[in-house]
Amino acid sequence: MAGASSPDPKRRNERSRRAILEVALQLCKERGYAKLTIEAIAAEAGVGKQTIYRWWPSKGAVVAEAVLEETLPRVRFTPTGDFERDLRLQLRSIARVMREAELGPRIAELVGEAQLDPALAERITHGVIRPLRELNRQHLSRAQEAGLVRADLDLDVAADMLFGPLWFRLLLSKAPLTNRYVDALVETVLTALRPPEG
Amino acid sequence: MAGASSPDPKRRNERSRRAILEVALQLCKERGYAKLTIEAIAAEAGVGKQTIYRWWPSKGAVVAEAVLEETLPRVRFTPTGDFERDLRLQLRSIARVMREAELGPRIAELVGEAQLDPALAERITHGVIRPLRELNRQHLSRAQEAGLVRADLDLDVAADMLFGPLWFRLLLSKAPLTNRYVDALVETVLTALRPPEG
Amino acid sequence: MAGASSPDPKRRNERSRRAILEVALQLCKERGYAKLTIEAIAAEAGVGKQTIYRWWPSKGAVVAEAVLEETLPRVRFTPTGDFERDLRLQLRSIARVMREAELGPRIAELVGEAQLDPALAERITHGVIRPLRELNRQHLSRAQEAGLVRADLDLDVAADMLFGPLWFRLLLSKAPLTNRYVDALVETVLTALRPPEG
Amino acid sequence: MAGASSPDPKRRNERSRRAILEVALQLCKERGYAKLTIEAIAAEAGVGKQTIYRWWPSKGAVVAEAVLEETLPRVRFTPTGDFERDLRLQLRSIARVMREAELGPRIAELVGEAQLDPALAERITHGVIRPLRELNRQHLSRAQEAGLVRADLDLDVAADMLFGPLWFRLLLSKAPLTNRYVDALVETVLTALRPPEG
DNA sequence: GCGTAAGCGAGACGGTACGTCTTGTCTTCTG
DNA sequence: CAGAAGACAAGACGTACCGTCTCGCTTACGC
Repeated sequence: MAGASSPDPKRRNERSRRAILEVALQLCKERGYAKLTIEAIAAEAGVGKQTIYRWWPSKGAVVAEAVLEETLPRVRFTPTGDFERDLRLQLRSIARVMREAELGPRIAELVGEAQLDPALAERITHGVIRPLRELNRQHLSRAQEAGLVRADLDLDVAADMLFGPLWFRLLLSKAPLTNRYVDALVETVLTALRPPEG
Repeated sequence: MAGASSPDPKRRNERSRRAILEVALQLCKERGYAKLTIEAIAAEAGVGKQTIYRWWPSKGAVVAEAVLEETLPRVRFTPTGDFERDLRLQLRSIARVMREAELGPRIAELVGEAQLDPALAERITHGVIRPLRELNRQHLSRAQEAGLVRADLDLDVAADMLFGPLWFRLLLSKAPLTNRYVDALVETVLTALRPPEG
Repeated sequence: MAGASSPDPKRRNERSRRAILEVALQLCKERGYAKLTIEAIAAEAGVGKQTIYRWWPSKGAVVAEAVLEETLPRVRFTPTGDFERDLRLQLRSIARVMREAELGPRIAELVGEAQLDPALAERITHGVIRPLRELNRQHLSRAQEAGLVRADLDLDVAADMLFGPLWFRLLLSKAPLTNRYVDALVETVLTALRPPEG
Repeated sequence: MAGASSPDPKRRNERSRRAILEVALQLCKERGYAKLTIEAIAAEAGVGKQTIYRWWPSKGAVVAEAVLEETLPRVRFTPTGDFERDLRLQLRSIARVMREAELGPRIAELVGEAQLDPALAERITHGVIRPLRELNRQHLSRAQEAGLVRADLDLDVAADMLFGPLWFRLLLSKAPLTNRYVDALVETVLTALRPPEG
């Protein structure tokens, strides 16, 4: 009944963990996600392959952790209280990361891999998508309570209208994610959000 | 000096082509794109591996062709002339395909693979994304000329607001793409598109 | 600079030693020498791997010690003084161990491993082969002095003629080592050993 | 019922086969059997690992084939008709191979490995031991019919007395296999074989 | 209508990377 | 503070597919 008792995190070697994540990110930036191999990460990091397999279920999981560790701190922003301005700033901070030459493609590749690996999808959904959506939802919700957004608005739809276009451009149309574009997007969405009169 | 003269399409065996595409789609539905191999397609289709490599550059290209052949006819619709209704119908027809149990995941997987394979990305962009976008753009453009849409609207932004959310749900949030949702989305977007008065 | 000062035998934990040897022998009998691992011995004996590596240089050394401890007492016999009968009894006692279902294969495997591991070969040669040969040599030597064996006999050749066939059957021809066979062997060898007349 | 259809020997690449056997023997001589790996053979022979696994079940099988191919022709001899002389020559030719610096240890290692690998044991028994024994048996049998060997002699015992000592020295006592020794052995055994009067 | 050049099914080939296994060392925690 | 527990670096294992190649066989032109 016991089963494949998982390893003890307390005994984990932090040096190895850091080396693996750094090398993974480094190699991924150099040669792209598809040409990255666990063998290469292990060799370059001076680490046994088993040490990687012990702590991560897949290549995607390693890279996801590495990318998230670099990315997440950069999409956090402190709201000023000005609803419309905050919305603009939040989307801008996300777009800024997405259009970065080394990070954007990595994120796209990870989302791509996630389509082929349910476990990775879970990880990404919970690690990035949900948190950002939740943040945005609270933001909209508060604005709605304050009467800055029409009361009959479906917040899910609204949030999708804001985030969807960013991901669409990153993953599919590959069109540039300039601040100009983000501002136009936010402005147009706001047109639909604002209460009928005022 | 010339180089790897490509094969003669006239002498191509149509039976083999059909068998490959059908088996590819079949196996892809059964075990998912990631666990599909060219070896398996060849074996199952009773075809030499070389015959696949002769006509397609990659696994993704085979599946893309198979999926597009099944999908494209289903997202075509004949406009009725009623701008808002047509918009709704177009998005609905796309959402219908996306939420199909066997097709939606295949499309998501292909878009995923495309993130890791530039050639496939090209193929998909040109085979699906661009055509649909172009269709939509003409639609919006005509409506704008007819004064049904505000003159200062950025049509790129508008199109992204319509398609982005669909792809976002298919690829990232995995939230359901019901007709209800599509209608709410279209309605909200229209709010932002309609001219100031009216 | 000194080097890997070896551990102090006085502080050795006898309980661990016994557990290791017993488990090694046990597992070796169950799954065969080739599928025996040091990890398994340690785990099964409730002992740290280091404790094994501290006291034995290799898997073979552990098993050799375990097997010898069980085997050696069983091939000792007390001479009766009757030269020919003693010879027969000595070979019989060796054959008896060799044909035991659980022990014979273990001995064969150890001798096999010894071909690939010089240190183990040393150990086995000194722990088994030499002692038995020496015993036999003295036996023959005494018989020679007593005129029971022709004076011009090369005792090395004679000993090889007695032991060689046993090992040959155990290791190579795998033919059965019955008492009948041993008796025939001894009788034939004796024909060559006896002095020309009478 | 079908099962893992084995590969077609007709399509086998002889160049690869030769390269593998030569490299295997070469590396085995350089570093010894234990430190030989299939990876190294494949790399050195410029061959895919799968090509080795396709045609041989194990490292031992490769080396066995390589060694046998080199060894077998060297232990064949054409009988002169002189029974005792032929016996001597046969054993000498075997001993000559066994004491060769590069071949003897290889044979010992293979016999060692065979103790741990039943399939290899089969192969060796059938490829070497049996043929040599059979040859010898016929020889003895003919001599027996000609009255050169006592009629009541057990030929199995006699053969073991001839071969056993050679293997014993190769595998266990590691004592030298000089022609001098072989002659003494044959002479002593003959003493036991010759008919009572003569 | 006949040869010759292609496409074809089949599958062996040289490779790469996989994920697992075992070794022998090193580290940490515990009795 | 000895030893069990077990994480670690290293690297071989045997497997799965990759994309290329070489076989005969079968089309289907083009002379």
